[in-house]
Amino acid sequence: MKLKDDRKVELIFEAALKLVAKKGLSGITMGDISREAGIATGTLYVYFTGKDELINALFAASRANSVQVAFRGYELTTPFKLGFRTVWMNILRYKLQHFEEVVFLEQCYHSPYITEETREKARELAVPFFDLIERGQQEMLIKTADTGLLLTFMMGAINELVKQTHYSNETLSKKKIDLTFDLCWDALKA
Amino acid sequence: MKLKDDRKVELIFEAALKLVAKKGLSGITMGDISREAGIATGTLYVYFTGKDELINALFAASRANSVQVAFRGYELTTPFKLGFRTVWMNILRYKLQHFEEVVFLEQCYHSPYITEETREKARELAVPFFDLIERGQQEMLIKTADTGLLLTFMMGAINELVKQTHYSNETLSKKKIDLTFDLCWDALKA
Amino acid sequence: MKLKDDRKVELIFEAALKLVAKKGLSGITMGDISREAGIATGTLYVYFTGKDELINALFAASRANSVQVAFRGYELTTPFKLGFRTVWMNILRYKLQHFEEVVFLEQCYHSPYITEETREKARELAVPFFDLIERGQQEMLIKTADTGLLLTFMMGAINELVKQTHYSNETLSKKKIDLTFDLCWDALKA
Amino acid sequence: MKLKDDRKVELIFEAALKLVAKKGLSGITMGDISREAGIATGTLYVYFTGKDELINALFAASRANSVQVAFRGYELTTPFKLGFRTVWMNILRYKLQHFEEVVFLEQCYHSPYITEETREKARELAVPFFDLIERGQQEMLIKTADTGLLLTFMMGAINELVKQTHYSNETLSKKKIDLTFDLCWDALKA
DNA sequence: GATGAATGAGATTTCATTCAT
DNA sequence: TATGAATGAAATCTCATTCAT
Repeated sequence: MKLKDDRKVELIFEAALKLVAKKGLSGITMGDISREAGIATGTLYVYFTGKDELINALFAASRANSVQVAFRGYELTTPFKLGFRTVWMNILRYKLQHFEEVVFLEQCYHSPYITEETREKARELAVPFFDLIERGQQEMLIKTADTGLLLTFMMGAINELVKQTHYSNETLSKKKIDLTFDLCWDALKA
Repeated sequence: MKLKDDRKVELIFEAALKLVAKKGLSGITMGDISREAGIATGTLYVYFTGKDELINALFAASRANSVQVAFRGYELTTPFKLGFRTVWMNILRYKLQHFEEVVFLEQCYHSPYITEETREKARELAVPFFDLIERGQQEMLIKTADTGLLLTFMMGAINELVKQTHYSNETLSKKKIDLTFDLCWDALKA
Repeated sequence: MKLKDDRKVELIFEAALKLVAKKGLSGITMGDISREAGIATGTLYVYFTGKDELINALFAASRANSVQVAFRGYELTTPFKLGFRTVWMNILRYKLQHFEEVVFLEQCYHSPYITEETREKARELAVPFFDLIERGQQEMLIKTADTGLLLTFMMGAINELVKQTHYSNETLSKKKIDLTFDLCWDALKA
Repeated sequence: MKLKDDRKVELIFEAALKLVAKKGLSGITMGDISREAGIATGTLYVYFTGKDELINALFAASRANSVQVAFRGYELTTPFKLGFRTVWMNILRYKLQHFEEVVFLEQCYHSPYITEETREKARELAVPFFDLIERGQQEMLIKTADTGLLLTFMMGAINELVKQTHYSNETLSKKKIDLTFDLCWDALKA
């Protein structure tokens, strides 16, 4: 008996991300995805009930991935700025390596594909980031402003750096990374 | 694009922006746009040769609008920080009032609809912003880093503030605006 | 301006009926219907929201047609048996001439296409037939049994005669018609 | 059709009948049938070469069943009306108990699934019924009309009674059965 | 034999565009 | 110019059938 292949979902996700980065969320078809993934169109419907579910699942997976990686090596015991820097770098590294996810997530925010349920789940994943900023505020190292605003600002900075890097086709120098971190830190620091 | 009825082009643009903000760039149809604009589908083709041209024209118009407004009240003779603040506020105000354009532009960046020609024209419009940052650098008030990076960072900050404001459904207080400007200034200042 | 053409619905219905008679309700496609009707497939969706609605509309129209014709020439003032015979003959004539509708209606009864709403409307159309049988019962000419049963029996008889005639490829002789009417009358008469 | 597991063919037939009664012949899929039967889709192809063969086999089996039961207790030596009544009741009882078969057979008549070969075999099974009517005609108890017509009429009457009973959700009273038999007898009797 | 994932042809439906009015 | 019905290519989705296990 043939078993449902978990690897196949990976293939489908990879194919979809690649295509969205290249052609945008509009203009991506189930046919494109299956072709890119090297499987039959009908097979997509073995794993997902339709295009909507596929996109939602990919959105959820993309969000989960980036969060999971963010706190690698972060300890509550390490001094705040160092820990913050670790998380910041984790996110930057991840987004540079998974640029397609960056693009995909951005395209999704205003897409009718993403259901409110999926959005809600995405928000829940952001809790650790709120905690991080709040720790900085308690330690009087971060400005006492709306946490969501500061967070959004930090993420925006990383996103823009990633996008700019990608489009300028240059590899990011250590110096430029440090500079951008300083930019971000100068902005947030109390 | 014929100029028989300029008001009609306005109607079409407004309709398209409204729909993209609501349903994303994928998932809007010529039928949707015409219905929203209160005209017949065929009429769209009187003003634009097709969907691609419509989107590109809207993209160009949206970019032009936001640039045009940015330097209102800005003089080379006023001290830099004041002038920078004026521009910053102009942009913020415009984007808050034209949130649909913010969304639309974001969706367009990775869309196959936008031609390289349109993109190039958009880049040209950014020249005054580069000049602004460079003036700040010459006056030793802004960090000496890649101008594009600093610019992208400043724009990203505004964008995120606008998006966050919009989704949280709250009106932006003077205090929060000032705080965000400080955030941005702290980040960029030398 | 092109106007929606009422004749086109006729064309579509005719095409659908023809195909159902030939190939059954299963195995009929929107493509088949449009080809048979001599229009583009997409045009079907100008007149009906989908296959379901098309079938339901056709069902309703078919039912309505046969009822409308049944009481032609029937007057409450004519003696019952004569009036009953008139109706009986009207139905027979109509069903012979519209065999495709007979087949279509039969196929529909157990189809998931027909909604409960459509069924309910169909039942309402049967009221005049109930009245007819009840008149016969009041005049002591028709057996005092469940009206629905008698009606169903009468209709069944006609249906079978029509089907048998059609499949035997013979034209129905006056003699055979009279005989079948007698069959039916003998069955129902008190 | 392999005979490895006769019970499985039963399961498949039962599942198919149930689904056709519920959703019509159009709109049942091999997947539906296998799910309803509690087996894998592929297994269907162990017992039948395809959907067509499955439907044809079920059609043949359904016809055979109802005929087989019809003449139970019928003897040429018993007086005609009594024998006729026995057969009539056998058929009625069987159809009431196997309503799903009634629906299925009706749906099949105009289906492209049923091959001419299957139809021919079905006709052959009807021979004993023709003999029955002809015996009645020879004994001058049944009208001298086209045998096929009389037969079709009698079957139609039973079918309609069965359908009406089923849809009205009532159990058939002895009185109503007797009445319907009288209806039928009055119709056919010389 | 039994399974159910995989297939791809074909069905339904959508939608940018055309065209008769 | 303005209209919106008509078009048909292309998208989404279904499903009978195959095939590796």
